[in-house]
Amino acid sequence: MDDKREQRLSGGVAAVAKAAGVSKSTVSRAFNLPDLVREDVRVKILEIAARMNYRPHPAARALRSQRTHIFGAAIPTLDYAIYARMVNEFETRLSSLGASTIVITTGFDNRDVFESVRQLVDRGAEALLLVGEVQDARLRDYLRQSQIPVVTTYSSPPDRSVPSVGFDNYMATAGAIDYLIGLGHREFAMIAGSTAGNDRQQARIAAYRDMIAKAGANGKDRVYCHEFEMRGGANVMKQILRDHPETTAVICNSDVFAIGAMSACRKLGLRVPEDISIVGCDDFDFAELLEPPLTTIAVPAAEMGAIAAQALWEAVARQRPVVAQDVATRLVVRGSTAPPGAWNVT
Amino acid sequence: MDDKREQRLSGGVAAVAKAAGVSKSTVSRAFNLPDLVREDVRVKILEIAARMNYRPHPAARALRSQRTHIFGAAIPTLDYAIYARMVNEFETRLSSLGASTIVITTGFDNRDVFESVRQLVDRGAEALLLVGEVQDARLRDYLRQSQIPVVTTYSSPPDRSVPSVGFDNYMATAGAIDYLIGLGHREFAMIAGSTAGNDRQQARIAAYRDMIAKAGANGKDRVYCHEFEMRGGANVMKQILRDHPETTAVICNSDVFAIGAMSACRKLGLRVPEDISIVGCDDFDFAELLEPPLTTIAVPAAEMGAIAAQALWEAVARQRPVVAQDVATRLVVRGSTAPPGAWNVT
DNA sequence: CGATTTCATGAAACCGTTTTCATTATCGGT
DNA sequence: ACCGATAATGAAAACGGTTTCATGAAATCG
Repeated sequence: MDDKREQRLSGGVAAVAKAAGVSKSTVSRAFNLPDLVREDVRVKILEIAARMNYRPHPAARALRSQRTHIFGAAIPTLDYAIYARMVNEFETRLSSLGASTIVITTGFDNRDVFESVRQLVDRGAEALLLVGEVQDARLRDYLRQSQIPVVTTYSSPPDRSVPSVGFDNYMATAGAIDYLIGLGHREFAMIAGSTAGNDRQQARIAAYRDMIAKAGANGKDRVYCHEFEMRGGANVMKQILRDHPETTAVICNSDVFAIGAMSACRKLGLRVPEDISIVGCDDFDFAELLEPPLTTIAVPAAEMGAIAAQALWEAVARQRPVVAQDVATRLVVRGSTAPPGAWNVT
Repeated sequence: MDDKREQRLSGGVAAVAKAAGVSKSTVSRAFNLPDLVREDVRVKILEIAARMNYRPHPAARALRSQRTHIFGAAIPTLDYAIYARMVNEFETRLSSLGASTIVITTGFDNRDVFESVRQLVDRGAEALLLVGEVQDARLRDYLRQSQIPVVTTYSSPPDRSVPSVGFDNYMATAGAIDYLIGLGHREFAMIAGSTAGNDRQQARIAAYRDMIAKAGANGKDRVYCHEFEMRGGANVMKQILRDHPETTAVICNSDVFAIGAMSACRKLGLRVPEDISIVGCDDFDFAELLEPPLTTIAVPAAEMGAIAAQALWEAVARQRPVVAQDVATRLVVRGSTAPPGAWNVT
């Protein structure tokens, strides 16, 4: 008993209050509402608190004030540069505002994020960053009724019931294909990620099929899905070249696929872009340093992280509602694309 | 007042207790110590709680139980694959154990991590993952007296007062140089990251200098520091070739530098590995798909994350002290290294 | 100069759980 | 059938702060 009281006193506000000859209230105010405390006593309190290494107990503070200063981010994986970069920016922004970020990885299938969101909220997250459209009806209901601020990223869902900071995957892919068609390509293929619970992949594949059909080009059904791995890109590329050697342009839904695909082409003695054009997606750092430099769709990962952080911050700190906001992708044309049969001119 | 009570009742344990016709204690036990509650009443409580969407308030729970289930990771940046991968694994492991991870990015200078650690602890982190040796004396004191479990990663500090799950940067680099010397190289250079508050870079540079000296080779002072960027690797490489065209082997302390360096060589018309050998560090996914495939020091990032998670978990869940444990790097020899003057034999 | 704010502070309530402690019912052993 | 051990439960304390509310002192005002 004595021990316990002793220990508590040595650590808590009470101890600081006692040492400073003031009440707990005043100590608390010295920290949280400094303007309400007379200058001299405030500095005294702060100094004593510092000397005693006093830090307010996070749970106690959170319980009473109902603020945790914790934001949550549920993303497919950190082991993928654009997500890591987005979270990096998200965390950096929030950190400079005095808040922290708790991250949870969910895999690429959005139908499983409900449990992850629950875990975030159970840890005290006050607002959430999600990736991709909310597909689980339970989750949508939960988000609506729990009133917790949310943004989704990386897509621009038609259903705007959940605010998003994303981009139009359909248009991004359509733009790239448009460019390839303009170059004269007629024989296409696509290397896509798994479509299960992944609206981004679904949108891109839809764009691919639509564009091919509209242009009367070939390859509408040459869509190869694979999980996001470089080896996968290489293997799928080999398969494409075996099944459809007539293919002259491959759209990769990730730079990770693209680098694998380029490697496979090299091994098979095909030249990029002379024999085959390859376009990636994401614009990883290494894209421009590859040989040849990769033509790719640049995705503003850091920008999305920054905007999401800002929006969620405003939502919790100033009660401002989160509004959907699209960001722009752009096709970065480098050396991995050229007109088909370009060996003639090179 | 009525409103308030109403609202609380509709959400809290009290409401569930009332609905189930039991006391708050029993509801709490049904969740946390199910064995102590008779089966039928337990299932009833759980069912009612589920129907009411009841979730225990995280802060209240944390306050009373003194467990947050939150772990902290302070890393230089997520925008760098090996750190992202380590955190990814760390988070995944902890998540499967029912715990969450809060991450904060600190930059590469370890002298600044004290504030970050403080932020993590102020958010309730029960244990910490750090990167690199703890250099700040205040931080070391703080860690010692606060009794919070910690592991450092990515280095193997001589001072074992803080447990580490890392590797010996000195030996790793020494091994790579040994290999190059064995190949017959005599003219070296190194592209390193900034040494400010970064013991890993310091150790690697020391290894470089020692090995060069011991072998009587040249280039002891050709250590070029730059922040970790691909462009940087390219620019520094150009500088090296300008200042010391006799250089035949370049040790890059990051694959990011290596890819930039290889790109620069290509632009300058130098062949890798015929004219110049390049070794990287990290073994990023893309290393083996580059042209030529990159010889590099493989760093077990995911493994460190996994071990760190396990160790910290045991520390908080089973009071087991965390013990230092080294992991192994290995030199992955691929195509970017060869004996000097290898054009003779190719 | 009295009335009225404003300022600075302390006492006590409160946040929403978990945990301790006491109590009652049940059970096995003899 | 009696007794000690065990199982199941509830009442109340505790966790460690912040916030409300009341109070006295100082400042402002007509």
